[in-house]
This record gives sequence, C-alpha cells and structure tokens, in this order.
Amino acid sequence: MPAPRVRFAPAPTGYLHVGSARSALFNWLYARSTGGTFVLRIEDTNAELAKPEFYAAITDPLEWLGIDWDEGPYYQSERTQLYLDAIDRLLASGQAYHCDCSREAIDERNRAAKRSGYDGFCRDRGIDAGADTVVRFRTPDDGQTLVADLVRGDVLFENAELEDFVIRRSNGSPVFLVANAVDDADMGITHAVRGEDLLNTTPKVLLLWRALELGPEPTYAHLPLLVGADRKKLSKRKDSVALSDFRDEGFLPEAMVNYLALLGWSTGDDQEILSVDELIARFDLADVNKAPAFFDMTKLEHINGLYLRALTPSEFAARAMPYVTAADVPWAAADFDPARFEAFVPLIQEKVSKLSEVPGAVDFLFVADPPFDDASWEKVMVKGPQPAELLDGAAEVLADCEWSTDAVKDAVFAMGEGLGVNKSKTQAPVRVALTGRTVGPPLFDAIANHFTREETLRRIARARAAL
RNA sequence: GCCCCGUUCGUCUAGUGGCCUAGGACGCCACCCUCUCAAGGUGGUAACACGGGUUCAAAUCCCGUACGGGGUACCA
Repeated sequence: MPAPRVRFAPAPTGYLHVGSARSALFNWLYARSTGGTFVLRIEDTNAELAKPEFYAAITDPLEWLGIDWDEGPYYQSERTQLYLDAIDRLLASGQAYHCDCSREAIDERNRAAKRSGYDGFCRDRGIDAGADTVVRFRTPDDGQTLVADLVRGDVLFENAELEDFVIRRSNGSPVFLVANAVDDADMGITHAVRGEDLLNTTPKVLLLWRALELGPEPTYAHLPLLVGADRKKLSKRKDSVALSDFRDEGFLPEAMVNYLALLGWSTGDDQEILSVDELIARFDLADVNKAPAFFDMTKLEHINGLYLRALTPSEFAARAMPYVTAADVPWAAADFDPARFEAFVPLIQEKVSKLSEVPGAVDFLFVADPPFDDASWEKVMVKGPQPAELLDGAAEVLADCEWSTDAVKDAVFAMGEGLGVNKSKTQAPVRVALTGRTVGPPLFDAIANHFTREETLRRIARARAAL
C-alpha cells in the first residue's frame, strides 16, 4: 500500500478556527504516523477569499502549533483554469448544462410544486452560455452514491435527493466542489479527512469525480464537529474560536495540540497527557469518535497549567517574556527588570494556568507602590485582627533580623504569636503591605530573596500610614 | 419540510456480547499538606436517552421513538 497523501484545505476567512486547527492536526498526525505526505491547499475559489492577507492568518497559527506541510500551500485561485477545463469537459459530454433560472423563478416553481432545490428546468433546454447563466451538473436520477467513511462506516445517499447543483457561477468562477475533485485527483490525495459539516457534499464530489473519470477515489474520514456550550457548531460570534486568541491568552502550543488531539480521539487507555511524538506514535483515524465534542476551556486551562509547570524556570521566563514586556502591562516599561523577573519565576510558576496571568502575579515587583486591592484591604486591615500592631511588630523585627527566608519567617511569626495571632492572620497584613493583595507568592521567600530590607520596611510603613 | 450524522457521569472519554456492583480525566465537594492562593495527596458526588426485540447473557447487535447536531447558496 502506497504511503497516504492527505491534505488540509481551509478556506481563508481571516483567521484559523480551532475546529480547522483540529482538522489540520488530525491530518498531520495521520501523515506523520504513517510516513505519508501532508499537503496544504488554500481553497479560495471565491474571489472574496482570495486575499493575500488572509493566507498568513492560516499559515502562522499552523506554524505556531508545529504543524508543518510537505507540499504547498497550493492556491486554488491560481489553478482556476484546471477547474474550468473540467467543467468544459462535462459540458461537452452532456453531463453539465447551462442554466439561466433566477433564484426567484426557482423558488416560485418550488412553491407551486411544493418541493425544494433545483428542479432541473434547464436540463434539456439546450441554452448557450450568457451573461447570467450558470453551469449545473446533471446528477443521476436514480441509483445511490456510497461514501465509505473511516469514522462513520458506509453512508448511503440517494442520487435522486441530489439536485443539479451549480458548478460554475455566472461570473465564470468554478465552485469548490469541482476544485475539490480535480485537486484531490491531481494531488493524489488518498485520504480526505475533514469536518462532518462536509459529509453531505461528499456524494456531489464523488459524482463529479466519476463523471470526470478521475481515477481511484480517496477514502473519506469525517471528524465530529467541535461544539460550544450551546452544543452548536463553534461560532465566531459566541465562542472564542480564533487560534491566535489562544496564543495571545498564553496557551502553550504543545498544550493546545495535546488538548485538540483529545477532542474526538483518545488513546484507548488512561493516558491523556501526550507529547507530539507520543501522539504521532499512537494516533489512528480508526480510533476517532463519531459524536460532537464540547470545547472545554476549563480542561484546556488545566492541561496548559500542567505544561506550564513542567517547564524549567528559565524556559517559563522566556516564554512569559512577551507577556511581561507587552504594552498593557501594569507598570512603566522602564521599571521592568528581566533578571529580577526571571529570579522570581519559581515563586509564581505553579500558580498560573495561562501566561497572560503572569503580569498580574508579579506587578508589585515593578510597581513601587502597588495599589491596595479593596477586598484585601477590607478583609485584613479593617476586619482582620490587630493590623496596626502586626505591621508595627513586623517593622520592628524586620529592622534587624537576619535577611533569610527562615529568619524572616520565624521573626514575624514569633512576633504574631506574642500578640496571640496565628500564622495565617499574622502574615496577611505584611502580604497586603508588600503586594497590595491577600493572594500571592510565598511571602517570606519573596521578602528575603527578592526585596531589600529598606524596601520591605518602606512598604510596611506605607500600609501602616494608610490604616 | 427533506436528506445525513449522532446519543456512556455536568464535560472529554474507556468500553467492540459475559472481565461492568461501568474505568480514567476535567469540574465540583470533603479532608490532608500549608504563611495566602495555587500546586500536590486522599476520598467522595455523578452516566449507559427511552421502548421493543435477538440471546443463557446487552452499554455493547437489530428495529422504533425521543432528543441533539449538520446540510439543504451562484460560502467552503
């Protein structure tokens, strides 16, 4: 059996949809696991989609995910003549015909006849091409077309249910069905792996394929759709669907790939965290599910957190760098200190599930007077026990204790104990004074290793004054 | 409406006639750990859509119903 040749054939829409990314991934995994070839083909048969600025919106996210292609990208807009020639052949053999029916006329006849679709009105009128004519494919009136699907098994379509669909628009451009058949044949595609939303178009492509005598047909595999909270196909309006948004939010590409692979596919055992190499080794189209899968952001974040924590601190710092040097960061760019940030990373690495959370976790390092969070202040400085005594006590013991994590910790806790306050309540005012919040990194490690005695005392005094 | 696909815990899934008193993961709850929050550990909650068959035996096979989704363009 020859090595498989698969393709990812997106229509350029200005961004890469996560569902499309999943299709691309499954194709790519199949190619990589079988020693096959992965072809990238841009389906821009519609002139509105044939815009160069849309192409990078597809290739950039693919590259980010680590999905590389062996051939292409091929652009259907550059191969139009091939499709037009195919249509001419169908015309010449009588398998296609010109039609000048307007949408209104078709609808009117359908209303009268209580049916739908195109009624074949122009089938035998023998009209010539004109300004407003389209070319329609003459579908068989009887018989069935079988789609042998690797995921769904045999799917049978009654040819009589298929209307004589348009294959060339009145503006002269071919529709994707023709391009699809011609290109899959021309590029030697052996497996067409795509979303289930295309299942209904498959018999049309197959009919064209046979009418054009294009040779051996590809095997199909229709993947279950990705759905949103409403169980409907993920849509740009309601859901977060652009892959670039996930990158901007701070999801790691390897986590994204891992999660995407788990949507509609599983290993068969209990392993869920898989490297790309493991995915390649274990992936099989035969193990793909049939039912739609909900895109669960919570689980994605969990998996991303696992990958984030598995990074070495310096890797983490490097990958977080774009987020702490972005324009909307809560400190003045000049106050940012990369070395200080990197040193601090181990204290916050296990607390974030997305890189976009990093700036908010280290802001007090680069803001001299971090704002006091209202809820935190209320909880600790208003309703908490003896805030003034605790701050004064902390200032006193920190003024001359040894500057190490344990020494600082012991000194502060001993001071709190003397006031009859437990550890949790003792550290709270100091934490708020230093960071502005009740939630944050291990406090005494942060103080002893990342702040000077002077700065620590200054912040405590600042909070004390604000009481 | 018509055509096509689907249906195991809230979610992603394991399960291919007996191993299922249905397993794992996320979430959630409790406890442990603990200077906060996380992380981690332990335990718990929770599902075979329904009805008929077939069979000694059905989550697994067949039929029907219900529900959900996709398609039904001169988008792809």
